[in-house]
Amino acid sequence: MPELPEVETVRAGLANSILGYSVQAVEILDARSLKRNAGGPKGFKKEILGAKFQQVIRRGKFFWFPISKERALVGHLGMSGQILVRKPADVEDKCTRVILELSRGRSSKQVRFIDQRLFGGLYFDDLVLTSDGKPAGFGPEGRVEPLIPSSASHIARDLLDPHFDPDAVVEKMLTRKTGIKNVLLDQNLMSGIGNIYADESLWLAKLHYNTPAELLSKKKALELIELATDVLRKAVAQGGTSFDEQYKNVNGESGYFAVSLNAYGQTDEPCPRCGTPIRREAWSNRGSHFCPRCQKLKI
DNA sequence: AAAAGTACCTGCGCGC
DNA sequence: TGCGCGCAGGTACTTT
Repeated sequence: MPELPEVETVRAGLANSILGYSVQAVEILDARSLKRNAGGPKGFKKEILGAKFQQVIRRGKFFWFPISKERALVGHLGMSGQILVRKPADVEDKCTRVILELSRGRSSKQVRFIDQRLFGGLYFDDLVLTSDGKPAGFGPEGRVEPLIPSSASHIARDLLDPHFDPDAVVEKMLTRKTGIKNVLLDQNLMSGIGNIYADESLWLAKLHYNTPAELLSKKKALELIELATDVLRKAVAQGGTSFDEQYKNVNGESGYFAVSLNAYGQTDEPCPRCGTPIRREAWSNRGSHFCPRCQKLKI
């Protein structure tokens, strides 16, 4: 479920369903999903037993549960991760890697970490002070402390963060010589955007993905940030983008933003603005989708 | 600092 | 039906 809207959908789902629950048992079906845990699977088991979930916070595509003042359980979905909240008796889900058995009073639930490609994972990490001393991320269920997992401390604030500073980010964008899409995807500059929402934002801004960032005017760069923010916000409202069996919310339901996509995954479909067929070009080991007429490369 | 390339993985759908 | 190929919402690490 990987970009900000999909991760936020998961975060909100977890906030709704498992706060107040504690971990009674853990089943590790594939230890590779815990490879970022410094103490290995054994240490993970030890640390998670008895842990109580009281808040879930997200920055960009990272989310975490503070477990104490110093430690958090961190999750990242990578390219194909999912979190499903199930009842213990529910049928098993394909590609399940880790199962947490939870209880609160008499109520029992399972958190299933599912991940086809194993690029995601769960792990414990130390909480460190945010570099700006402001709340670490998004978690509206409680006061968010200025404490962030050390492994995510290099991740910039995302576009939906109340402390995101568009002017400061634009300033940095305009010093970059690389293509604008690389800049949108740079999680150290602004976080939350991935391949879908980068292509969608560039389509909205009528920019070619390889336009050198430094050639944009300040006004155009700011407009791009605003369009990207808008697209993320709308996608969150729709529960994210789902194309297939992956990318569901914690109840296993699809999001509805796919119907609003203008460029991503629309190869050979008419551009909703001008009717020219959308083109897909190989780019950076993946693809870029754009309208060859609306999004010309002007250097 | 920044940019570019590579590594990490599995499984699905497609054409033959 | 089976096989090989291309494809996939990401990040971290290395090298220049």
